[in-house]
Amino acid sequence: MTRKRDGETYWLEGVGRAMRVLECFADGNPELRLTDLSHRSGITKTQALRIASTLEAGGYLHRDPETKRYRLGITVFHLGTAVHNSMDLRHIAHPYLQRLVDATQETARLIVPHASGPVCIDVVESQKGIRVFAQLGAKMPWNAGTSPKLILAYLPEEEREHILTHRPFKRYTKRTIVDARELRREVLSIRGQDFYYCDGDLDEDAFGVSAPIFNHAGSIVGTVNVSGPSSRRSKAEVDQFIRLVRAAGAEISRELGHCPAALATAVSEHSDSRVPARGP
Amino acid sequence: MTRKRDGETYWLEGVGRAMRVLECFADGNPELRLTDLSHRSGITKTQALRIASTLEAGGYLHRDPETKRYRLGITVFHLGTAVHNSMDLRHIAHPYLQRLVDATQETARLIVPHASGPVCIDVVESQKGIRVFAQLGAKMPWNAGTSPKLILAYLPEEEREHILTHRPFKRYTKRTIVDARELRREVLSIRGQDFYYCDGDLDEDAFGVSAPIFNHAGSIVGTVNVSGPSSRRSKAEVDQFIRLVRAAGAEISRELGHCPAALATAVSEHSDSRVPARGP
DNA sequence: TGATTTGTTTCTCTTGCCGAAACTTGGTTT
DNA sequence: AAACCAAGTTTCGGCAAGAGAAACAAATCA
Repeated sequence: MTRKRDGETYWLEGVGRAMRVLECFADGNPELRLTDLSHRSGITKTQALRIASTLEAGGYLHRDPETKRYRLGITVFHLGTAVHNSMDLRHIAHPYLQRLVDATQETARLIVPHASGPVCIDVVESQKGIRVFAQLGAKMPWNAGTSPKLILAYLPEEEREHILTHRPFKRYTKRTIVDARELRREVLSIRGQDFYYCDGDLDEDAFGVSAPIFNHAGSIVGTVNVSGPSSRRSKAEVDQFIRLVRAAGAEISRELGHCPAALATAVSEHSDSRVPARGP
Repeated sequence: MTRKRDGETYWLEGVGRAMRVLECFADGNPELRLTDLSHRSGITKTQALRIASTLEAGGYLHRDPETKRYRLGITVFHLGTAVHNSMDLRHIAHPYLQRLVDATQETARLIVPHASGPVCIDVVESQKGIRVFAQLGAKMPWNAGTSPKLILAYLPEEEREHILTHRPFKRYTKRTIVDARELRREVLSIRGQDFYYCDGDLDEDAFGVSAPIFNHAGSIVGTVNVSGPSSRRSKAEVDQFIRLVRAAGAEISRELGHCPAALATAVSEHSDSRVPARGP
């Protein structure tokens, strides 16, 4: 009988496997052999072949007839752009990103929470020669960077704990927090703040400022972020960035129907609440 | 026993169904209800729910808890950008598109063949106020526009016939070819040419010029296209466009390892060949 | 040439899946 | 507020779609 995964939602094993195969390509592997697919997805070679063949027939994968290697197919690209065009948040936020770049001359990003790590869904790049490398569609770790930690701060208790306990954390720089307990402490201390500033924890020479974006229900749906090379970071500039990014976050949230007062409410709904550090 | 679809490749029904569900969102439907998914994909509601739930758990779909409507999820976006970044053809062709736009002041596109219609995988837009609407990732019909017909011309006999016979063709303007026989005639007359010019068959007020892109093996892998509003079309301009687009197509092909002489060969390998209308 | 790795097929067993129909929920009509 | 309708969800038993071990084939290496 068709079962439910941990009694919550329906889960079809076959479809799940197909998704696992596709995701083999997610972390920077443009080309993979059948054996790689099998290894990475933990699926038997036999079955990996059948899944890959099916996906290929649907245009989700492309196999080079010569080398026998697989790549993601045009259909995935096509669907990807379809998402891109249908994202409300992106439409609303884009002009704000543009304005942030105009005002700061640094790169601005829009980042949304996602099960396996926050994903960057929009970028407006700085025009300066030295700038942070911001890749559209890139997935971030949970333990480094301003946006991931800010998102963690506002995620519901349960989800946050799930992430904090179920992950091994990677070190990126000497300032990266890799200990789950320390990360929890840091993250909880952010709650209630409408911005977060951090320097050199994901990239040795970069700093960033993020502000949360809330929807009408007061849940966090993303963050706006501005980041740049540490070399251009002066006290005055950072203060200005914080002011601008906070404002952008608040504005975007407002456009999404978020009532500012709900921030305090959203926080206090949870157990270990603290009064917001700053009002609006 | 696991069967093969028409004896050719493996085909897993479950995976196929999941793909069908995802593709419901392909043609401009950002939001769909369970019932819509069921109807559009021809899958029972029961099963559509189970597939959609599974896809949702994997981040391939997102369901608004309020409205119960589905949207494509972040994972699809993430994978989409991964394809985008790994496309060799795109990397090679992009600078040529840019140069075409600089020289012509009109919009340039890179289009690749795909089972259910050519897809635009790169665009450099004209900066003029009046310009063609070119959507990245958009799928085109087979019977209208310069690129689709040019691709048809160079596709292997079998594939071309499959497309020509298995489709009902839609009319876009009064000049659109909707009759399969007429389309075959037109398309065969293009074979051997290294460009194709057309005016007002997809969009009443737009014209376009496309040139084929061949790979090292002499198969068509895409087209370069420049298109603009008919109002700006003068004889001299069209001639210039043709010259530029032809050159770009040839150059990109060369970078892909295509040996120009192979063009004549590729054509004459097939039955009803004709000598190329123009040499290089 | 033999050894090793990668890709493909075969075959058998069964578990994951399928669909009809019943049930629930929320909104609209009378 | 009862009756209605449409959308979503759950249940259930039967069975065929699919899983995997192992044999086979085809490259690649040494």
